Amino acid sequence: MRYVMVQIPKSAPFPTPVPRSVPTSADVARLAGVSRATVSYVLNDSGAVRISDATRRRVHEAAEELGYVPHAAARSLRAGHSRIVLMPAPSFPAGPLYSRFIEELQEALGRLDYTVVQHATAGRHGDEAARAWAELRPVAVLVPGSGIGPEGVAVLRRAGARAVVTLGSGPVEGAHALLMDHESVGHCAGAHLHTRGRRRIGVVVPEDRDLDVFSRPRLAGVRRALRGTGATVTELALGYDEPSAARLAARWRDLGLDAVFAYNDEYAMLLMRALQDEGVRIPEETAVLGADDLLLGRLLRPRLSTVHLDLPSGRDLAHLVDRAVRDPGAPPQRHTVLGATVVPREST
Amino acid sequence: MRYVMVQIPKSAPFPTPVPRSVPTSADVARLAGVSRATVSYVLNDSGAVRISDATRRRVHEAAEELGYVPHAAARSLRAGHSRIVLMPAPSFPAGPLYSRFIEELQEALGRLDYTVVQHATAGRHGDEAARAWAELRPVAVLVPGSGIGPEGVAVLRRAGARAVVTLGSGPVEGAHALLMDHESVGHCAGAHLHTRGRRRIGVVVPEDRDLDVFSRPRLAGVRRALRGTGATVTELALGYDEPSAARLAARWRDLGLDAVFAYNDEYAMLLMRALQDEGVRIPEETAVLGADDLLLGRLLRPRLSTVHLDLPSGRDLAHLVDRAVRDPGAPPQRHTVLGATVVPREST
DNA sequence: TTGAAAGCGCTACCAT
DNA sequence: ATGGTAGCGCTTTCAA
Repeated sequence: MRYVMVQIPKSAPFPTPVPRSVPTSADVARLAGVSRATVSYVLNDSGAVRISDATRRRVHEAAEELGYVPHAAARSLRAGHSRIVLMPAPSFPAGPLYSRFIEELQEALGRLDYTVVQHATAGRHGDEAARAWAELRPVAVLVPGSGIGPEGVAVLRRAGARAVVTLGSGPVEGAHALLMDHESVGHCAGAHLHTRGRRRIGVVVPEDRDLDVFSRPRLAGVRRALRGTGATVTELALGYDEPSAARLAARWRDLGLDAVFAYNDEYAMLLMRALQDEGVRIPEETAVLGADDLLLGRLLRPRLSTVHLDLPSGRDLAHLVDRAVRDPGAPPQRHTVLGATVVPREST
Repeated sequence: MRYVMVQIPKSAPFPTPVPRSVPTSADVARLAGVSRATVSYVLNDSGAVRISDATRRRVHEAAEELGYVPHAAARSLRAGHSRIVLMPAPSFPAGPLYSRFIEELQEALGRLDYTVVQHATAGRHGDEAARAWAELRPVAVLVPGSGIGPEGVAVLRRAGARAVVTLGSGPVEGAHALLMDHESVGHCAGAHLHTRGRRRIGVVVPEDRDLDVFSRPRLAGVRRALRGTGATVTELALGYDEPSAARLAARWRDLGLDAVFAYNDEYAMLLMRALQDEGVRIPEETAVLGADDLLLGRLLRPRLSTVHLDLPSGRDLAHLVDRAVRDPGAPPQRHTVLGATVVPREST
């Protein structure tokens, strides 16, 4: 980290002197010459009570003058529930596709007036982490990957969470599940390569173990697609860097493969380039197939064939959460998402 | 969104019947046969008071049995302060570089025992948004881009925020600033292209106006680098899609440029491919320079030259925030980060 | 060593 | 139409 420090001129150490204490509704009441109850009624526009316009104005002015801002914690303590949706940080490095999905989801939840809290699950894991999450008394919890067990779900529900949704991992008792069907991605890929006449198929599995949640099911899916066809499936470890790709490419001819499903477009691009540098002709000698349908995949030559994933939109999931929150009695549901379709371009 | 619903068997609508109410410290006290005060002492391991081991054990057992989890809101209400670090969602589409930075930052803050709250700033903007943020009484606020003015900073400080840090935009009175010096990125790019003997230089400015915060300073930097050299600078609007790139490439020969700084690697890759499809030889006819030093830039042929950005690590910033929180009296500081260095490869 | 009680800021009853 | 007040769950004096 390189930086240059510049001292602010002494003349203005602070633009506004930091007030000793934060104004409360009592301060507003005092200034407006009314009771705290009245302040609350006015500021919350409570339909149940009628307040004269004169008083309303006085209260609003007082609030304005003091720069009053209600205290969310106090409010939700009193109310007995929060609008917090908790999302533990994913335990795997999020790709561009997943990042965008999360961003969309957050925005949509915000629009529904939820407060999204990203909780970094530093160190803790599993049901121990669930206890930390429960302290926030979230109204809903969205857990990516395999970050929670039945115990954890129970803890959260006991702490008042009206919906627990697991994202991507296998179903957990008591929780709603949004299953990402990565197995079918692999199946799709395997079937496509087989259709193209390929019989000796490599499958890239990232060395990053945190990606196992995705890569293992994809590999399994390829295996299933090819079972009984006489085609072979070879697992290929690959790190996300050029030397690793170069090493793999160097022994490519020995591997004798005629196709490879490269986990996703990024790994596919990396490997394809390494193979080309090694003189391997694509797709003639080896077909290369990615996944995620990134824009950049179209920029290589040959254009990268890919498996397009039909992720739910963030808005969809947000509404799903909202519905679950509104009807917490409903039995946990499992939604299997991820329509996978091959986008054949030039590399297969 | 395509999904298949599967009903959970009726026999187990819920693994554990949802208890009517969340256990409080009073429940624990009752079960352990002690007072609430004692429970608090035991569970917080308060050094100030000595509690007999027998009592300690009874309290712990009771807490365990009830599945007691303290209520964060109540605690921080009583304490008068929170450990919340608020981060409004960025108002611009975050690239891979920025996303990773944010993730790192969140993890580091979590490790320092802060709770990171991502607040989706749906609709609201500027000082109006600041009021919404202040409701959470965050101990620190990290605002990416130009999302806040002096008024907003004052509101947050009044609400008890001990540190307000702006990320990337110009300095705001009263707030610490982590200035991302995008102007120098442009300067660096301009200087490099000039050194390479280029004199008619195009600069890509993404059509996405949300990226103006970054793209405008970069453009200005190029202009500054080339001022007085007789070289020309041409602004080029470009959308992040292939048709847009193709349109720009189609009129390339008319533009008569011999170099282009393409905002970042992604736009550079997009444009470079379109130019090549148009028959423009790179770098002979036109040099192409990106920024961000993404791995994928190395996969094109020619390899993409780029401006490498020396971002601070998330850990660094987290510690900076922590220090500011611990010493809230200190005058706001401005840190200018982003060491920019050209990584010349084959495209320039 | 433990308990009683006050109070953080807010809202919703029940009076007036 | 407005005010008094109880109490959400927690910590922390002060007293015993």
